[in-house]
Amino acid sequence: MANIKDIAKQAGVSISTVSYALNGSPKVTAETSARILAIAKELQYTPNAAARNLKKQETKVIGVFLSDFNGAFYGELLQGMKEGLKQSGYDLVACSGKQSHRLLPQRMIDGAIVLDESFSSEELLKYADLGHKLVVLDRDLNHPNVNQVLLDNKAGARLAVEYLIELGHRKLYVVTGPKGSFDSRQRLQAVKQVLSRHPHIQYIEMEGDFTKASGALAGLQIAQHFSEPAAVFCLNDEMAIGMYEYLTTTNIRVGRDISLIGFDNIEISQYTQPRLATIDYSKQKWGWLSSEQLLKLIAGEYVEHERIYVTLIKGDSVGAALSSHFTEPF
Amino acid sequence: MANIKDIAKQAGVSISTVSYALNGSPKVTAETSARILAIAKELQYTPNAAARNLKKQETKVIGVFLSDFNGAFYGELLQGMKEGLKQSGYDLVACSGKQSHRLLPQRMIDGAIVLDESFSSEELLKYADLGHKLVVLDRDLNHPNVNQVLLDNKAGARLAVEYLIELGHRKLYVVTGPKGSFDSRQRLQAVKQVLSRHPHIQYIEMEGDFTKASGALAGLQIAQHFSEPAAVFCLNDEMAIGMYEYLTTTNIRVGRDISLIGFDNIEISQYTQPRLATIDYSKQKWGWLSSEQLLKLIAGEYVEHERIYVTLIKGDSVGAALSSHFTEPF
DNA sequence: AACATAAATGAAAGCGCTTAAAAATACTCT
DNA sequence: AGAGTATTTTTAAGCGCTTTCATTTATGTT
Repeated sequence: MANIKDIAKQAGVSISTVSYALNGSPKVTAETSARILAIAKELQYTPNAAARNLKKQETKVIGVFLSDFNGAFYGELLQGMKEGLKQSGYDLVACSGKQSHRLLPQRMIDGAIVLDESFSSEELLKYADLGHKLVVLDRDLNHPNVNQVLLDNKAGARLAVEYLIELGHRKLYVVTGPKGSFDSRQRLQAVKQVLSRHPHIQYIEMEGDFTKASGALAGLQIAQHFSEPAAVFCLNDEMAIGMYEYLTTTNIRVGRDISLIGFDNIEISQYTQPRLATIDYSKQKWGWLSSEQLLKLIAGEYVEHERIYVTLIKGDSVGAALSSHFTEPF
Repeated sequence: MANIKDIAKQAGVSISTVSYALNGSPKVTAETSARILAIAKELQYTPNAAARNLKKQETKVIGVFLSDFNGAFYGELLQGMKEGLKQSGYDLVACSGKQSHRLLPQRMIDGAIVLDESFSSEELLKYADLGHKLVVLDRDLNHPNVNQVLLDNKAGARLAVEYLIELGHRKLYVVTGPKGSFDSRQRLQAVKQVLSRHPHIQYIEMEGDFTKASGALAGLQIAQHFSEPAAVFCLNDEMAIGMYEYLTTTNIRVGRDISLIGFDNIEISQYTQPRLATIDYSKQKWGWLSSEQLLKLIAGEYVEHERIYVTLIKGDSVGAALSSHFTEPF
């Protein structure tokens, strides 16, 4: 593979002249430059990234740390991020798992967007202290080298619970995410806040882990002790779908006997029968804003933290709590 | 950030000794090694990837070129690939869009898995000629540096069409993928092959592009001239879902008036009402095999091309063609 | 023509690492 | 003890590039 030395030899100039020409420096004459460029093209020259990175101490690529690639969710997010990086000269690579933890310390990327709880906040702060630029999507971190673009989890949870209460529900199950999850904590906090203004509501908390399986399990437990109509707020759609699937195998009717609402508005949610009520937000915009923020951070510009707003999507998986509707015994 | 020079100074040895110790070479005494390692840990040393890559002319990372990140499809695939790379010492980065085309020539990756038609076969062969190792998932390429893991598209299409014919359908719409798509071409080829043995079947071909929108559009066109029960084979699920969605807004009943079958068994397909009939295969295994093949190729081992087998998933979106069932006029 | 000044090119160092080969040290054996 | 061998460490080159600084060449001024 050709390198600048080959080009220099063939053009009869020094390698520095080649380098200048290749980088469009005005130091070199238009004609020499043209000659060099022509030879470069002829030799199918492409710069060696490792050499350039080593010299310049930057890679022009930014990483996205994901906990996994499951679900259509990440696709939309990544698409948005790419949008935000257009014409910035930066490339984006997505990564998940143990390997992600190598990227920053080994300086394979110039910055990272983090949506992966396998990174402890201590680890991230350590990177930030070392000068790495980060945008976090799944926690609250205070550091000059870290910015955050967070979901308005609390508003979302509030919308969901208030919706259920307005419809007359007096018994509320909440299926949480894993203990460590920032989103789950925030959503749960908001739930309790709303509930504190409605002391007459019966509240049952169940622990889930944001997977379909845990939603199904919660559904099973609810079904076993089922006695009266109730509302269920699964703290994400994945679990809501799991519960929905389980419940369709029982004679409990979603939207009648059990009102079910999720959070995230993942693609599948619109296909359940009845449609799953949920909390929506633009994943595209989330990704777009994140990468934009990271670019600014790298450029040294001041950036304000951003927040992604949410909206309620009503769906027939939630119905009014009319006890008269529920007469037949189980 | 500490480098081997810092460690060398602190340990009172030369940088080569440090390098040897860090790489576990037997050339250096156990005690010196221990001392060096201790200092390295203390200084929080991590090797500089650019420097190592430059010297070793390899990066220990492999790339996956995707046309986009849409749908849950890619998630499963990537998960499978990661599985295949476990304990190989290789990392995996996913990439889509223009930027992907930089990775190989700039030697940022040691090899690539390609599922992206924005790469022309000429481009890929050029890379292969330059010594890059590739595994292609979306075309048929004959080159010692290229391996392929292909779906058994023909078997799948055959299963789908024969299923429809067996149920008595005599009118078949096929919605194709984009012209350039290898999968679409293969599937279509198999369709025609089956049809050549059933000359009495009325065949209408419509061009789609594998997107939901194009499926919906095809649905619209079919609905406009709807006169008698028919079967529709959308060459992927995405389009089938699009058509399904459109048809639910009409009074044409999927599974009765129109029998609909897709290909891919994407996650959503199991949630339509009635369930979409489709062709299934393990995305996980596809990914896993691909990365395994790439590793072998890089290691210089001989590898046989692999094939991913498919199965038919029946669903109520397909029904028997009983003309008596269709009596009311539209 | 002699000089100052500006423009174009080249020489050289160095980014952080690996590794072949040389040098230094330790260990055998007569 | 000293030659020979094995073990441990160091020297030094180089991967391909960027960039500072020195050098050469062209341009303008008197």
